[in-house]
Amino acid sequence: MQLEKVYEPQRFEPHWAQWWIDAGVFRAATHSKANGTFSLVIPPPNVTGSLHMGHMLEHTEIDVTVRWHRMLGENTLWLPGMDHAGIATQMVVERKLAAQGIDRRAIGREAFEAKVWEWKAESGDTIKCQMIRLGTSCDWSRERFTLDPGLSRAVREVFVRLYEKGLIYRGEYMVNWCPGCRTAISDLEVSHKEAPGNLWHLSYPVVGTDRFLVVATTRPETMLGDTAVAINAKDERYKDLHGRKVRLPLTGREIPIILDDLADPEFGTGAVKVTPAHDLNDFECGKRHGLKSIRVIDETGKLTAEAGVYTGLDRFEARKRVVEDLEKAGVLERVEDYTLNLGRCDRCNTVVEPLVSTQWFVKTKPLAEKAIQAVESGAIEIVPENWIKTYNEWMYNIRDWCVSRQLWWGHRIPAWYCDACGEIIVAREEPASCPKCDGSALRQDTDVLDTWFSSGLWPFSTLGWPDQTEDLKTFYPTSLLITGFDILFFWVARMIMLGIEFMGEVPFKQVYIHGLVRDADKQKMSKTRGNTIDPLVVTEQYGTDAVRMALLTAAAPGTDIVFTQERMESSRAFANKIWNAARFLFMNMERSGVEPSESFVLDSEPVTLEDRWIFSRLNSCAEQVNRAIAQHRYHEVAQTLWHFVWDDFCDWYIELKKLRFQENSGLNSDWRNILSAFEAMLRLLHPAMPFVTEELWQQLGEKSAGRPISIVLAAYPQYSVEKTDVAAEKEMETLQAIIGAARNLRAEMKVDPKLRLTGTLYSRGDAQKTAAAHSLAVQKLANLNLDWGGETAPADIGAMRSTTEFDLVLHLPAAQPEAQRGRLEKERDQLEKVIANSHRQLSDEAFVSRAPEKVVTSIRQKLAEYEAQLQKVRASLDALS
RNA sequence: GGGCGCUUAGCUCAGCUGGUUAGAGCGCCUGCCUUACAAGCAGGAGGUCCACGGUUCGAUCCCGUGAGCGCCCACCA
Repeated sequence: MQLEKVYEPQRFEPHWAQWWIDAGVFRAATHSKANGTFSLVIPPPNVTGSLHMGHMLEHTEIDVTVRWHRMLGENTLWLPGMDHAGIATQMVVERKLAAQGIDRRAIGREAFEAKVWEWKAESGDTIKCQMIRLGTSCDWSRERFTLDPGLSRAVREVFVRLYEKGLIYRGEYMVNWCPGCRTAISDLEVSHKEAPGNLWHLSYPVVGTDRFLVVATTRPETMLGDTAVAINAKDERYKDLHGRKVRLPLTGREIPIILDDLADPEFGTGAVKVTPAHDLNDFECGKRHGLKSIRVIDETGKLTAEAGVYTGLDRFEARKRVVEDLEKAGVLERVEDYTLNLGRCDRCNTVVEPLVSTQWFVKTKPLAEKAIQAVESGAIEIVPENWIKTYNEWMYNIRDWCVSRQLWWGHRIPAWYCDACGEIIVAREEPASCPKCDGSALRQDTDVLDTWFSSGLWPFSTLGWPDQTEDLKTFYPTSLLITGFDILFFWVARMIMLGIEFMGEVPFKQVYIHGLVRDADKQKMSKTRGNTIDPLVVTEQYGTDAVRMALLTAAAPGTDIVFTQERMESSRAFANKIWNAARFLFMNMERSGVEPSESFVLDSEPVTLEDRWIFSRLNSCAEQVNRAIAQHRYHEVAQTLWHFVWDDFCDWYIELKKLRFQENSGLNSDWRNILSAFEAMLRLLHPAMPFVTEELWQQLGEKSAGRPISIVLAAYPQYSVEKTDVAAEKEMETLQAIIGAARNLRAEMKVDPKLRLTGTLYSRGDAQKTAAAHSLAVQKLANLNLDWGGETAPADIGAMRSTTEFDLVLHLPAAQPEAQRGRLEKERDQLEKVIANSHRQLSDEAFVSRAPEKVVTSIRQKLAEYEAQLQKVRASLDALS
């Protein structure tokens, strides 16, 4: 049993990922809550998971919020994203098609799918989609390019039920239309950004007078579709224009002047043009006044036949032309610079066009009320809780959700239209004939649903709903959802609304919201910026465990995660450290003929100080880690583990054990304890670093009776009071302090590390006893032989370091007064500072009388210690001069 | 226009309910190729905790104001 000298995670990570899946540990783990271990955590192959890395996935765009921590709750289930894989696939396919010069929009749904399959057959290519292996919906190996049938069924079921309850309706409404994608998109998919623009002031002649009414607009081309001009009824300036009409320039149409609050007397000229077909406010105003709606821009962003001479022009070209013509006509009063908030499509960055069209909507108000209640009542706990405010803000101001999309890929809307009588049929299965007129010419709606509609069903659709399956009973509601704040509304809010609606119960009890992973310059990762990180590349480079650990250490709640190379490098060093600790153990086992399967005992009896100490430390490490996990303080988990592994286990415990091996190549008791501590450490580390811990854990011992087949299934270390060994920790602290003092002095005095020194230890407590008991440790770790003095060292003795417990004096081959003086003066200054500070506090009447006694006495105690130390330092300084 | 957050060592950040000589990683300096690990070991330097005011016996922490930075939401022409 030997490990390669070079740590190469790539050699065992894929193996373990595959093994876990093949062995079905995935399912087993899900159901093993009975023994109190965990519910589910398998890091998907090659995905670093652990935190929200959706932004980093160039290949797949799958949300891989993978749960790495497993012992969180009794009912924790976490599977990766579902039909996002489908959308991602579509995008990848589109990209590849585009490279072949094929525009999917030009060819229609059926032709598109056919093309995809033809292309796939030709290229023999596979789409990289890590989630496939875990049984999600998008699977290229299936015979058709289809969505998961179970999910499709759930989607249809939900749609039909909402429709029957009147919570889904089909209507004409103003939607955000993306002329680039040629589909409607939801409000959330529009991102607003400020952009420089103009405000054009146009003067419309008032019919039957010689007056003009000046309106201001940021989009002059829409004036072609104006059907009114609004003024405020209270606006004194326009009192005399009530009931009149204006003649619309360029078209010559006469349109009414209406009274509406849309017109704000404070803004601009107080008069506003009304274009019901191309602006939401105008649309609503139009409805109030029964105005006609004239569409002058079509789905492709070109001007319609209604636009007269401008027909067929692109909307931006049309704007130029309209402005020119308005100027020629002398109605362009003036132009001013104006910053406008331009909405663009999240996906393709095209300027969104508000367009009236017929779409399917979900009435969200009734759903939102229950969702608000769920958080308010504490049925769902959001962590950190400041997100509740954001959540409520959105829920209270929620608007109906446009769920139909004019895309090719997705769940098709289960609605059919009868050609004969126009009836709309919403049904679970394709109807044979129209229930109203019995006609058989039925067409299914070609629109598909918003991807978040099906994603919103995730907590129950994945569990077999609408069937009452065992899984559904066991895992609904789940205990925890971990996600990034960027999809709080998109996904979390909708899961809550739909979950409550269809299950009558919240979908999860806790939502932990973490920050976004940002690049080294703190920029949000996005494809348009080109600063995304491909997890497949970085995990290949540093190892999955290292990347996970790097993310964890950076994941303080409420803050974003900066993803830097340095952090990954140091995490890789950490993984390497663990690897080498194991290597050391295995080499020595070989040397001393220890068989792992024999010596591997779980609850061994500690014999030596270092064993008692490491077990005690391990115990408090388990306590801290478990607590930090419960509080979602993941960076603290990482930090605690790091400190334990590196400082306690490697730098002290192993160093001390080396001495045992030098003495006697290790007694059985040594081996039992080392291996026990190491094994427990691996289990503690496993959620953070699953691969390296599994690899080492497997190598550590043969499958013996009662031992699980995988570390994933082994119990997570827990704290217990009786495992705390205060005496051992105290003694070890003293030993560390003595060695530390000696090392410090040696370095300070520039003593050759190879030179064995002698020293004298003066002790006021157990320091001499401790040093005597562990003289070999002092000798080897500090290269020092000690003899014993009294309680306090005389002042005039050379190099000395003191604590409250002891004075350590080193006998140097040559006096080095200068080095000593510098050191002592510095120490003196420091002490004088803190002493002055303490004095100031203690002489303050108010402080002494009002501060808690505990605080006052502790300061008194410290002051005494400082003063004692200062005295020694001063005496030594005097002795020097 | 509303809302949220940040400002601590050269860099990236911790610091959970106010009291420690304010911490970590990286970087830097000094010395070590000590057969687990140079992706390492030992030691060290480095901070007016953004500014000003307030509350308090006591403020990096709580409150207010200001400065700088970032994010989210919003249909004002």
